[in-house]
Amino acid sequence: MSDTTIKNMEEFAVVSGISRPTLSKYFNDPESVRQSTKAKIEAALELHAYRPNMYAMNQNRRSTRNIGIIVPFLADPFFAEIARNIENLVINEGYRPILLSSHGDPRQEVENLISLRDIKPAGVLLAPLGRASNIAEVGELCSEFPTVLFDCNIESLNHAFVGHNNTQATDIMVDYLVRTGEPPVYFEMKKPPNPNANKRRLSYINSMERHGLESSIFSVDGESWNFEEIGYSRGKELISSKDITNGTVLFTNDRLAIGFLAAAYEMGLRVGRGNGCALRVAGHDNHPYSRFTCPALTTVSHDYDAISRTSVTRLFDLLENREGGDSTDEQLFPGKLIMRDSA
Amino acid sequence: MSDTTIKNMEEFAVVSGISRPTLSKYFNDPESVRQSTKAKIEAALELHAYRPNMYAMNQNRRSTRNIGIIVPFLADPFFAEIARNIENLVINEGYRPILLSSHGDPRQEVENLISLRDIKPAGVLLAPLGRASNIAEVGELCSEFPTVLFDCNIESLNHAFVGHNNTQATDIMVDYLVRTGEPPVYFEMKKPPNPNANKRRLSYINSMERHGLESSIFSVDGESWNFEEIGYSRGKELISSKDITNGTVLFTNDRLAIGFLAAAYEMGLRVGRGNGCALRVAGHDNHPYSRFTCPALTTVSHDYDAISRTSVTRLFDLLENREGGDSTDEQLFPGKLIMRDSA
DNA sequence: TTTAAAATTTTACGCGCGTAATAAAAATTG
DNA sequence: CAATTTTTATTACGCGCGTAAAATTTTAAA
Repeated sequence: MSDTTIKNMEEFAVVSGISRPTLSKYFNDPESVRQSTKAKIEAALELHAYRPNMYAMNQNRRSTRNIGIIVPFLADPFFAEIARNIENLVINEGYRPILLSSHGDPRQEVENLISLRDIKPAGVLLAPLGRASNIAEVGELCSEFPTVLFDCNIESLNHAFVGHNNTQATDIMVDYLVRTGEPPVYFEMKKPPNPNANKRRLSYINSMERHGLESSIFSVDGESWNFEEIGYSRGKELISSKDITNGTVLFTNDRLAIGFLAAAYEMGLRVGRGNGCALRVAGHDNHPYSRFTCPALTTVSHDYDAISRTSVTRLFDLLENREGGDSTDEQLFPGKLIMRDSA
Repeated sequence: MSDTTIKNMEEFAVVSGISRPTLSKYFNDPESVRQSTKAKIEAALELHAYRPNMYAMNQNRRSTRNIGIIVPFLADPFFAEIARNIENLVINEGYRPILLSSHGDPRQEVENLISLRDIKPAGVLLAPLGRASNIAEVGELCSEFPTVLFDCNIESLNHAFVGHNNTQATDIMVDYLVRTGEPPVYFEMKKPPNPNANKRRLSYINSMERHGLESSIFSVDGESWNFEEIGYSRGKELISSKDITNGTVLFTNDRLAIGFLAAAYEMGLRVGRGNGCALRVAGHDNHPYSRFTCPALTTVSHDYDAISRTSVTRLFDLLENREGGDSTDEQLFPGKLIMRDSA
């Protein structure tokens, strides 16, 4: 690396012997120039370490190469994992991911939508908060930028969506539980922040009905995203009051189940399939920590990989106006039963 | 909101009746203009919804208002929580946080350092990977931008650092364990990715020595950030081989302990303080999930709040050349014993 | 009311790059 | 080899805003 410090493309044009417009072309797409000039530029780049000014670039480009990614709650490893996947896919497409978390707060979500506009993203991947989302604002974003919703649909918007088939996933879990032991009662939050919970409840009811069974639902209080805490404290109450002492409990998501398992352990209630176990517990999501609960949690996994991959693919279809770029289509991927020790 | 769409500050100057330079001043700092003009501007803003072009602003400003935040592993709720705290503090200072995760990968960390330069941050808050970090690159970043390291120091850089007092924290845990039961053996990874682990090991050895006790350390294999998996699988091996059957085990961090607890449960080893319990288990970090393990994990908490708050404060001290802005000072906050059921 | 101080307006230039148009050079074709 | 096509160079303008300097207006102080 030379000592002369290059401060703009003009200067780099001089030292590299390539004209500035050609350099501009190169930085926009290295393959758009002749191999020999590409080599010359890259040789000069080795010597002088110049990078174009991002702000000047994005000010003038028709489109930036930023992709906004918004998740509802990044402190949840579930979303952290998905975000990581998506980030990598976006980078591989030569774009720059901008990751924002709504921290479970609808106002923060709106803040994020606003702050996204500032970076003039080429496209947006948005996992909305759900029930609490400002639908009008989300809708505006969808019409301003190419956007793909994922994980949690806002159906009234009728917009491109990629997600988990909650109905089918709950279905196979209920089937499994009914087939292998006592039919499940259902544990959920009265006001679940995420509308997927509604689909899951309905699917539970329908599945039970199809098996000719009565459904039974515990709808517990709690509105925050502290699901473990809610599962734990409400679980303790229900165990104390003898409302839950045996049988099978299906939770609307793993995090509630994780909290409940802690409560059950503390109350001396043995969970699992073996004999000597008082009750079976099952979750939903295949949360990264569900492998390490006591006992390991039986659950239904999202097809993480397909969902993140398809979200990104569909976004780039939209960006490039490819055939796949249908902006109103909903695309669901089936869940997979993960049998572990808890049920 | 009016129908006339404002596309730049010039146009907004016309409709608001304020000159462009004054508007520029306002958007840079709303308090820097007279109250009456501020009111006029904000009234016009209600009607016309104009936001200055971020790229044009940052191209010309001496300094952007971006603060880069890099954490080693965002899928770890521990860092997700810290990041969330720091983000909020940064926003409250009127800056824009840019959050990047190194995903446990040193190459990704270097990528992040490079990509940070593109956004010309006003300052950087960096929690390095540690052992695997490219020290030269981190050092360069520190000299290029006002930077505060947190969580994990790189001592050879001798740079501003805010973190957890691993020595003291391990100390109080060892004291507690020795005082209340069998003295602990220590469980760690042979090649811990994070150098804090070394401080903790040393502190364990010293504490034991001070108590006149022999230290005993299990250094297990595994290099990744899948700590739970490592704690689980190595734990199972050590329990099978009867190397760990009773007594007290102190883990270098909660995530290893969480994995181990799953192994112990699976192997029928009862953990806790009560009678009928084979062994006690303690962790370190007060990981968000440590409350929900079976049994709940006794651990040492970081002073999350002080660490994030002080990191941000010190960064802004640096930015504004205040007295507190000593760029070579290390600042540690003591840990706090969190007694739960596991030890 | 006069005077000084503070805030705003006017004017003008620059930031670093995208990009269009035309001219020149290089590579490809037959 | 000449004719054609492709690529690069030259020139020039614009993007939206920061910011400096001088002129003007507004406010505060005396």
